[in-house]
Amino acid sequence: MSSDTTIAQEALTFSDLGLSPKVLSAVTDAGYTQPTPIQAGAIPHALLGKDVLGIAQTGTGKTASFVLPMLTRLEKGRARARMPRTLILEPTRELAAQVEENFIKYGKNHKLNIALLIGGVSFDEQDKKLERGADVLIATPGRLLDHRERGKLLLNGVEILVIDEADRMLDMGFIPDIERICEMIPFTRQTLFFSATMPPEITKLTEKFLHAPVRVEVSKAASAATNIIQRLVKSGSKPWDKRETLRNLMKAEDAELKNAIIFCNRKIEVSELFRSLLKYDFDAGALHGDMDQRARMQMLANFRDGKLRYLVASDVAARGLDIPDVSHVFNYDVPIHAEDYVHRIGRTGRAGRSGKSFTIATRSDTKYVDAIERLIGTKIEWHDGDLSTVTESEGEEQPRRGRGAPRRAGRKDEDRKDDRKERGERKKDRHAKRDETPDAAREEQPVAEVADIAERRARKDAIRSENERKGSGNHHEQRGDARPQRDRPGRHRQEEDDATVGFGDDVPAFMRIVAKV
DNA sequence: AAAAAAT
Repeated sequence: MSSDTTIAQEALTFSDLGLSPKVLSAVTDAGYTQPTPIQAGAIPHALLGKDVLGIAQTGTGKTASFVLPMLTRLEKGRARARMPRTLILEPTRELAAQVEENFIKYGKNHKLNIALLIGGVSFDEQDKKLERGADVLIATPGRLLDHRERGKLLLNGVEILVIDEADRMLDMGFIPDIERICEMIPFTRQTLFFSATMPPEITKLTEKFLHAPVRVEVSKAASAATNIIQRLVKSGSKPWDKRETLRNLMKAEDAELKNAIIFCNRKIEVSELFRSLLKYDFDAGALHGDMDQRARMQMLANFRDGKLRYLVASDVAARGLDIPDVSHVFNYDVPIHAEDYVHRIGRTGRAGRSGKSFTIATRSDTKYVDAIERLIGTKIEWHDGDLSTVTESEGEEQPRRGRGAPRRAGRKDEDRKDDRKERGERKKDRHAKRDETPDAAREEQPVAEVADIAERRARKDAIRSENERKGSGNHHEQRGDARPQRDRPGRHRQEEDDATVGFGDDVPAFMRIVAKV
């Protein structure tokens, strides 16, 4: 029911947008009544078959703004073998998987074939789904083109094309692929195009591939939401200093900390920090793009489900991932690009909750910190004194233990071989008890092993959840009341409140519609 | 100074 108010947007409910009863019912079941600005702006036009140019970040409810109208439009007609009816392109595998989850959630009243085409997993199942005829095809560009070249896929039946996170695709060098894909799809299609920013290359792309698009823009204040407490933390610049700083911080925050994402700038740092945290008995997982895909999925799932308290991640996890209720974000490294800072800390303080972010900064990070402060328009407070009081530890570049020269540049290949040889003996001390060995000296575990650890962990968890499913005949098991017994009683996890807050990606308060043409 | 993505 919409009552008259001065601002139309506030009065809107989902039932005002023209969505089908099936879709509305799924939305209602999910607990949502009010569309976000991007949803309110885009859905009616998308339903009419118009092209939409949505300028919005993740975190604005953008995903549902194309999923819901697509579901409504898909109710007429059916898919033919190898000819998907719709195609959604995503820059990362995790985002693609997340979009699939949205189609499953809101498409529960529909009988749709959904296919997810991403790299790192086998072709077999993907081939089968294509062969069966996909109503919804969600893909990362590389794997999509691979399937096409193998003749498993025809794109000339695509009625709706979604290009999501276009500016990020640009960063990742996907634009030529995107252009190729766009050219394979008949121009009679409808195109829904989303980008957080509009650099010239992206504008060019929209001019080429969109027809008279409706432009819906949601402004993101470059400032982070006010419900996130931000602090800078001084640290010496040596890796072991930073790790110590982080551990101290984690311990100090322990009481308030439900779960945390710890961002590093580089994959190798993710690996190293992950290993280090395991050695110090932190309940940590890792996520970066060089990890085995199954481990990636499992780590993310475990973190979402509360089976892991800490997730050490590269920027693959910075944008778009919808993990509700992350209490803390730690930046182990100051991000080099200021916008990444906003994305990273935006993983906490979701749906109006409060969140805390700590950014570890060293002397050499000053200019990046400055850039961030310029971007967000405020100074970030220091947690415990600024860098003028920091003490740099002495010592060589990388302390070592019975090993050759400092291992830094150009280590990759020859060290991988070493790693394999040494793995056996090094396994032994992985779970070594804490001792007085300086942190740095514990850090010499081979990088290649991280994927292993991740995998083993993932495998264990997969087995465990499989057993749980078999073990409990009760599939109406409530989270919270009926927790598996293996949750140690003395260490009962604080229950999450399952209340639904906001819609999907949810809209931070600092966003609003600024333009609609 | 990076990360991401087909193999």
